[in-house]
Amino acid sequence: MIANEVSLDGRAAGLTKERLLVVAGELFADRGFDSVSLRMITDRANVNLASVNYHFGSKEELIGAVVDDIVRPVNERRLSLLSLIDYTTQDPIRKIIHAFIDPVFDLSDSGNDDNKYYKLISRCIASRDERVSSIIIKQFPEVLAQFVSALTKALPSINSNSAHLKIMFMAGALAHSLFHYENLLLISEGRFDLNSTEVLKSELVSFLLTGMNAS
Amino acid sequence: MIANEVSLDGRAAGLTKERLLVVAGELFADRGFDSVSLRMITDRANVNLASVNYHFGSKEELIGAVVDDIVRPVNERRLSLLSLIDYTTQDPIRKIIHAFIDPVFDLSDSGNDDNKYYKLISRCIASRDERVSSIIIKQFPEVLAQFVSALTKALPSINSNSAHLKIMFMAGALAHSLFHYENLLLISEGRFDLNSTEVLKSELVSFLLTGMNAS
DNA sequence: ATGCCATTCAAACGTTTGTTTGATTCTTTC
DNA sequence: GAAAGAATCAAACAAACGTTTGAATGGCAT
Repeated sequence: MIANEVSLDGRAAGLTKERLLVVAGELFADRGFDSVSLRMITDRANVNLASVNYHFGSKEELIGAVVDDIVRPVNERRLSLLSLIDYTTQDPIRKIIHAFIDPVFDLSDSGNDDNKYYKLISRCIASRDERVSSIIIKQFPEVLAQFVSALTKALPSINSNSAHLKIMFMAGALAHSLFHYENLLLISEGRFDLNSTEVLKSELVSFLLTGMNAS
Repeated sequence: MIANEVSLDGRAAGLTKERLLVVAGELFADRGFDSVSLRMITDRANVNLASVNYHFGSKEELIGAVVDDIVRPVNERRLSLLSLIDYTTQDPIRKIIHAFIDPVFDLSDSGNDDNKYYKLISRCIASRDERVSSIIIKQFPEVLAQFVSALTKALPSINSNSAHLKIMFMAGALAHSLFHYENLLLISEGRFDLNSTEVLKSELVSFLLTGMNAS
């Protein structure tokens, strides 16, 4: 049986695996998946190198676990929020947009503006890496289909091509702005007063809201 | 003096360097910068492994050359188009949008829909890789500033934060939709009749056009 | 023809990579 | 407390990587 209690040095069994997931997520968020070696991860996590292969089997499966851990809850929450929408009430498009982006913005790193989850999820969304997209591709078609369907309910005159593309535009604007949010702050050198992502979010919503209604 | 004529085996001096740039661009577009080894490049280009370091100095400088070769002309064309805009005429915002996206769509791979330039430029736009962003970061602040300025001229009531963010949203929507255009076609399994990127482009323009006017 | 220089080439270099091994330590169970 | 299983550990593995080397090749000027 797997040990679940705290051991002598204060480390609980199962904690190593958890710690690997956390540290790997931090490093992957900052440097990408290829540039981070297992030794960087295990050193920072203070665990043995071999523990990666022991707990996950391979680096690829570790990447998969990290990606799945962040992508799956987001997509589940998206579909959950989407299912709650009442299309007879006002402004269903706004609710669709919030259903798509809120689960991402809600990935809070305890109020830290240097949010590793933002970087990681936007890296996942925008990734074309086979190891990442193989996971995304399992979930996203369903998400895409549901949002296209929702958009069609809210805008009966929209055609399928247009709906698909608009969801992609939304995903792109979301991922890109989150991903380069830090750079934007750096480039502006203070001229830019975005103290929190709240400003980003509200600007994004109003941008998308009008965009979705485009003919 | 550097040989410029055709040698016995039909290879001109300077052709090796050019061939490396072309082949590296193809592979980088498909697999990213890390996953592509110098041996993959030199094998496919039918040149010697050492020629990369001979002609470029290092892999990093090869990446830099490939990225610069595609990013620089795009940004120069953007600024060129932007400078031609007459803000007293109708629909300057549409012209701003075209100035931003047309140089990307115009990166033609001889009508091939599997356009390596699309993949490569969108990979560059969305990249957070140090080796890529170090090049992007040299050019993009100027481009961003010019487009923010243009947007302010066209929409005097817009504030700086909003303008900056809207340019980022545009860049994200452009890069993401181009990058995942193939996937979109695959996912739809024929239900989707986007025979060319023309449909994508026109949908993107109308989406951005209304988004830019968002309050 | 000869010397010069740019280029190409096969081979090897040292590092780093992900992975595996076999022993050891700790925890749980009887 | 002893056996069993789970987890950790240092060490080594083979493979792949970017890079360097020194000789060979080819074209060009004198």
